[in-house]
Amino acid sequence: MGESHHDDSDGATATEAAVQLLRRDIVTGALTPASKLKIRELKERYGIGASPMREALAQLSAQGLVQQSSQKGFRVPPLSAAELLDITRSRQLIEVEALRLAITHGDASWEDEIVASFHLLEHYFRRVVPQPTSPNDEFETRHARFHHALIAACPLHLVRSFCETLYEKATRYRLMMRTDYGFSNDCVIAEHRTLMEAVLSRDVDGAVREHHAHIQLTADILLDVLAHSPEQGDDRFVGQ
Amino acid sequence: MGESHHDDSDGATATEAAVQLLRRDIVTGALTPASKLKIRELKERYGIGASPMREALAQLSAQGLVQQSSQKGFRVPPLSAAELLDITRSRQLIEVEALRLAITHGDASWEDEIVASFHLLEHYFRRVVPQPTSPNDEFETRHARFHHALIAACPLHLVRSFCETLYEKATRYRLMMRTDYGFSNDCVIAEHRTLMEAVLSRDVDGAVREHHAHIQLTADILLDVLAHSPEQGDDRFVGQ
DNA sequence: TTTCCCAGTTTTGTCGATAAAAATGTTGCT
DNA sequence: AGCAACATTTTTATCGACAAAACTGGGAAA
Repeated sequence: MGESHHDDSDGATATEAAVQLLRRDIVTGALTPASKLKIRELKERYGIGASPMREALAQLSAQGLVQQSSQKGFRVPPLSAAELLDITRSRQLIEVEALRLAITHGDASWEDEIVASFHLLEHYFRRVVPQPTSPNDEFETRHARFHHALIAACPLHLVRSFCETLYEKATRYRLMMRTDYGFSNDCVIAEHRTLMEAVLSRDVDGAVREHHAHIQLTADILLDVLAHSPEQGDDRFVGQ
Repeated sequence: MGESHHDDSDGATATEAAVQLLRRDIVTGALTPASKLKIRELKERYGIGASPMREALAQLSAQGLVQQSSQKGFRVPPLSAAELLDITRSRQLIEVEALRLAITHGDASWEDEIVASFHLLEHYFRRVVPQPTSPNDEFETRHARFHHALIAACPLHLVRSFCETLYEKATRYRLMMRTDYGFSNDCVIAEHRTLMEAVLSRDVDGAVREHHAHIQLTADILLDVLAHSPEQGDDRFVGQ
């Protein structure tokens, strides 16, 4: 089961370290979805004091990555088909607009980063084929970098950061799939390549259509997985 | 000259109270834009301990209503024309989509709340005409309620909550205008009435156009005010 | 058996104190 | 004067301890 027990690895303050570790473990699923987050346990899990722990939890709860009820502490937000649908539709609405703006505003360096991150994504499969899931997940890093690069040229900072939030929430669901599926490598690359080509050729409508479809596809797969695995949450009161 | 010094008025925990009070004072401008937020001062200002104060600050900083630098504490985010433009464009992109969805999904009770909140907004001027700015600002409450009602029927929870965040950020700038302008009452009502009528008649394109223009108009006025008042921030290092 | 109430335990939320870091002010040197 | 090193004060970030609230389990009453 899950075990970490790092102590240091602090860039600066203990709170920041706690935020990073917590975020990682929640997005990854190392902390199971509907479970309770008792500060005592987290405290000894990460070797960080209670105060920075609470501060980190407060920060993440404001960001929607942790739930907080008034005098009943914190818990990992449960996964639900309803939320996944909300996330998916929101991304299809917003991220697509961000992409549109990025395409019309993007310069050469924007294109370069897209190409570079794509090749990193592509090369991941050539080297590390057999491993289905590595814990620190290099693949996720590269995938995130590619999707980040796409909308990096969107001039609206707030919209971009909202997209990042949505992407992170979607990642929680996506990582869930990893155990069940081996995620057919070639297919994934093809998907992303056509998307990239549409973007680089400044074909706005094509890129938008492609991006919309890309989000829809992964969502469909995930919804299917969700439907067949109603077991979630280890603690009582799973309901949202 | 800010003064509050409430002690209780807590719905539940001290942190929640701190969040509410801080949020109010930042949005209102009671805490001046680029100023530093020393916990000592806040602590005695609100009569709340340091720990809940830090927790509240962390929460708000995750929401973008407070800035935090690693070992240099917290401060109120500065106001800038650049950010106002970002907020405006983002609202014109997102909030308009939310409105579109609300119009196609809204039911009778949605319409009712729009009508009700509009009349409350309208009646505000009939009763409380002369006061230019009341501190707790009943007007803001009603205005917020109306704009909230418009998109309340948007089925995408995440998009809606993002709109609320944007609205709140915009409010910071809007409240700034209150001192300089007397904001011509009749004109404001007319604006909102035509918007409401377009929405209620399910004229999607008309409502969208109206809403877009509404946001643009207030932004234009505010940008003008901003240009003529470069003085902001009482503490050193105003730069963004 | 079911329900309700009451101890005991765990957990949460808050306070005060403290070390580390930053900001400030002061002195001495070129 | 201008600048640099140092001493002092302020502020931040963190820890440990404690009261209040929530949860748990066992027994008494219906």
